[in-house]
Amino acid sequence: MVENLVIVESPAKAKTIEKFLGKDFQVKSSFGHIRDLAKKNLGIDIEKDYEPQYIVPDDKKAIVKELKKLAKDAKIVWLASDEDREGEAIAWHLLKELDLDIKKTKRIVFHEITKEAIQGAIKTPRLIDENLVNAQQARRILDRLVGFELSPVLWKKVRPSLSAGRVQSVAVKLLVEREREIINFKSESFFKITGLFKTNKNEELKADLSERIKSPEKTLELLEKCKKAAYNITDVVKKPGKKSPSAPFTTSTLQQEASRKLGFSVGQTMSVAQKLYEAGKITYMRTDSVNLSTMAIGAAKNVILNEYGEKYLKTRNFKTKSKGAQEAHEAIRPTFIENQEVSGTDGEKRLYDLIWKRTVASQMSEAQLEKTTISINLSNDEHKFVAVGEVLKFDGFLKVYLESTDDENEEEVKGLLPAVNKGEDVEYNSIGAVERFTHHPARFTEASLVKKLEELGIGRPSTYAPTIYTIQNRGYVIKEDREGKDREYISYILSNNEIKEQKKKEITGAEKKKLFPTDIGMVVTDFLSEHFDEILNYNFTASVEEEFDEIANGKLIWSKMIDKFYKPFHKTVENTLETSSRSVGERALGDDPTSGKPIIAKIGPYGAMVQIGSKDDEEKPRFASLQRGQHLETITLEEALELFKLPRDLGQYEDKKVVVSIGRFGPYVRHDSKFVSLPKEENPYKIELDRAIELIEEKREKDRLKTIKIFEEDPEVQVLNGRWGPYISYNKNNYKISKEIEASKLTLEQCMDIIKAEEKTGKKGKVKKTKKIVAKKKTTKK
DNA sequence: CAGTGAGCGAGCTTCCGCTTGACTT
Repeated sequence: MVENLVIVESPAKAKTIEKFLGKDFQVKSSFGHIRDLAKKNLGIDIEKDYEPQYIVPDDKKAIVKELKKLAKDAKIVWLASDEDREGEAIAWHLLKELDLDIKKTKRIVFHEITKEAIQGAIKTPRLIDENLVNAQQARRILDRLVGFELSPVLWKKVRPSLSAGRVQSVAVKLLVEREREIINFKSESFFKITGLFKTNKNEELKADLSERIKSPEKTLELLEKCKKAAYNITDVVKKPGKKSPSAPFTTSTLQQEASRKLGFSVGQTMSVAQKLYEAGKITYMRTDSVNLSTMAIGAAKNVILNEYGEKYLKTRNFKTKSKGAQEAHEAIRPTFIENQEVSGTDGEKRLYDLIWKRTVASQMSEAQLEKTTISINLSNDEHKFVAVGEVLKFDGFLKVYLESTDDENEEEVKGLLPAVNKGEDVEYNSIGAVERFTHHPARFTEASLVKKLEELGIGRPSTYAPTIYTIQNRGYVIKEDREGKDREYISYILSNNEIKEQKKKEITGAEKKKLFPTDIGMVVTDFLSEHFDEILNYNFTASVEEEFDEIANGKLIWSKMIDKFYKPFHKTVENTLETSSRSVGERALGDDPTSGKPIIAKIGPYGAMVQIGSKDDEEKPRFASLQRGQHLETITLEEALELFKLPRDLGQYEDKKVVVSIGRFGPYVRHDSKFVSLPKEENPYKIELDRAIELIEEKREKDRLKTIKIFEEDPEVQVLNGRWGPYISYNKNNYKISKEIEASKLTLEQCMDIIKAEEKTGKKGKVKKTKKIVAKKKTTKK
C-alpha cells in the first residue's frame, strides 16, 4: 500500500512526476474531466436554480472505479490538476465523485514539471477554491444552455442534425462575413512602374516609382516624359534597424507556423505534438502561455553559448498578450533543449525542429539591419523613383529561425544596393510599367482562423482543432483548393527611347487549402444573426468571461449570472420557434423567359437548388440541383436556366430512349431503366448519343465481369467483384469475404454461413457506429 | 459497390473543455 496518491490530468505527466516523488507517492491520472452534465433534459434543473446533474460518462467509469479504490487505501490524496478554471473543477469533481474525506485531501498546483517545483507544491497545499469551481460550472452550464437550446431551433427551422454554439457559430460567422467581403470586393487596377538605372560605375540600380498610377493614359504620359528626362540622385539615407525574435510557441502559434512552414492542418499538428509529448520530447502542447521555466532558459543559454557564442545570447521573459489566457502550463518547448534533433517519423522530426528553433531563437539577440533608401528625381516631373535596400549587419536570432507571415503578396527580397553618392547622375536602362490589381482580403486557412479566434478570446487551446473539425463536419465549411482564373493585363516597356506595349496573361485567385463557407453555413449564420444577435456577437464570449471572473473573485453568484442570461435567451428561443418561418436562404433570380414564372434559388432537402414556379401552382414546379462550384449567394439567372436544360433526350438505342440528367450522385445516362454514371470529363449538357452508347456498353461489360457467381437455388445470393475485392450480396446487404477464401469456389451453404456469422458480430459491435448511416439510408431510400 | 430525388411514417440529432486511445474506410 502506498501512503500518498497524487492525481494529475495527463498520464504522461503522471509518469514524469512519479519519478520525482519517490516510493511513498503513487501518481495517477484522471484523463481530464471525470464527470459531465447528463445529456438527458439538458442535464440542468432550471426550476431548482439551474442545479447541474452530473454523471460519469461510460468511458470514464473504469478510471473512476480505479481511483476510488486507490483513494480509499491512501492516507493522503493530493489533487494536482492544472491551476486554472477547468483544473480546479476537475479537482472538485474528484473530491465529490471519489467521495474523498476532506481531512485527508489536499489541493496542490505547480507551473513547471521539475523536482523543485513539485516538492515545493507538496509543502504548500491549499483548499479547493469553490469560487473558481463555480466560475467553471457557470461556463459549462452556459455553453450547454446555448448549445442545447439553439441547435433544436435549427433542426426545426433549417435542417435536422445541425448545431450551434458559443464558439462554433462565431467561427462560421467569421468565414461567412469574410466571404461576403470577398464577393463584394471590386478590384481596381493601377500601374506599378519600375526603373532599372545605370550608375556611373556601370552598376545596376532598381527603383520603384513612389506612387501608383491609375490610368494607362497617365502612365504613358509619364513614360514619354521619362524618355527625355535626366535622372539625379537627390538623397541617400541610411538607417539602422532591428528585428526581435518571437515568443516561444503556444498551441495557437504552433498551429499557425506548422501550417505555413510544414503545410500541416491544425489537427495534424496536434496529433504529431501529442506523440512528441507522450515520448517525453516536448512539454505540454495545449497551452496559452509563452512563459519558459528558469530551468529551460538556463538550458537554452548553454546551447546558445556552446553553439553560437556570447554575442548571440540575450535571454528574456515573454508576456502573454492573448485575451483570457489562463497560463496553467509553460510554453511549448523541447523537454531537453540540448537535443537539437529527435528520432521518430518525418513529421515528428520536422515539428520538433520547428519547436527547437523557435525556443532557442527566443533567447537570442536581435538581428541588426541597415536600411538604405535612395531617391532618384526626374528633371521634368514631380514623381520620383525610390530604391530600398536592407542589409543584415548582424544576424542574431535569424541564424536559427525566422517566423513566416500569412501575407500572400510575395514581397520582393530587398537586398544590397550599389554604393552611390548624393548628387550623382544616373541613366535609365529600361523603365517598365505593369498593370497590377488590388487584392481582396485573404480567405482564412485553418490556422489563420485559429489565430483570429484566439484574438477574440473565443475557444481554448484544447478546442481549436476540434472546433475547426466540427464546423467542417457539420457541413458549414469546406476546406478546398480552387482554381484561379485567367486575367489579362497590360505592360509597357521603355527602352532605347521606344515604348512597347504588351498584353499579357496571368492566373489569379487560385486558393489552396482555404476554408470556404457552404450555402448551409451562410443560411445558418444569417438565421442565427437575425434571431440571436447577442450570441453571434464577437464580444459575447469576452463579456461572459468578465462575469466568470467576477464569480471566481466571489463578487457574483453563478446562478444569478446564468439566470440573467437565460431568462431573456429562453424567451427568444420560444419566440423564434413560434413566429419565424423556415429559413432556406431563398433568393429570387428573375423570371423564366419561356413560362414567365419566377425562378428562385434555395436550400432543398438535398442541398442547394433552383426552382421554377411554386408548390401552389397548378403545374408542379421544376427543380435542379446546383453544380459544384455554384453557390446560392452568387448564382445568376442565366446559370439557373442552363441547369434546367436537363434532362436531355439524346435519342434511341435498341429501341429505347437514352436520357441524360443529373441525380444526387452526379450526372448520369439512363437507358432501359438502367443508370450509368458519367465520368468527370464528360459534360451532361454537351454529351451526344454516340458517346452515351459507348458508356452504356462499357457499363454492361463491367457488370459482366462483376458477377463471379449466382446460385440458381437462390438468385438473391450473389458473389460479386467489387472495388475492395469479392463480396457477397444478399437481400440488398453486402458481406465481405475473408482473404483466405477463394470466392469462385464458394457454395451456397458457405455463403449463408458467412452471412449469418457477420450478422451476429455486426449487430453487437456495429450498431452504435453505423446508427447514423443506417438512419440516413432509411430516409433517403423512401 | 450501389444508389439517381425534391417534406405524412419513428426517432434521432446538439454544446464546450479537460484528457487519451480504439476503431475502420
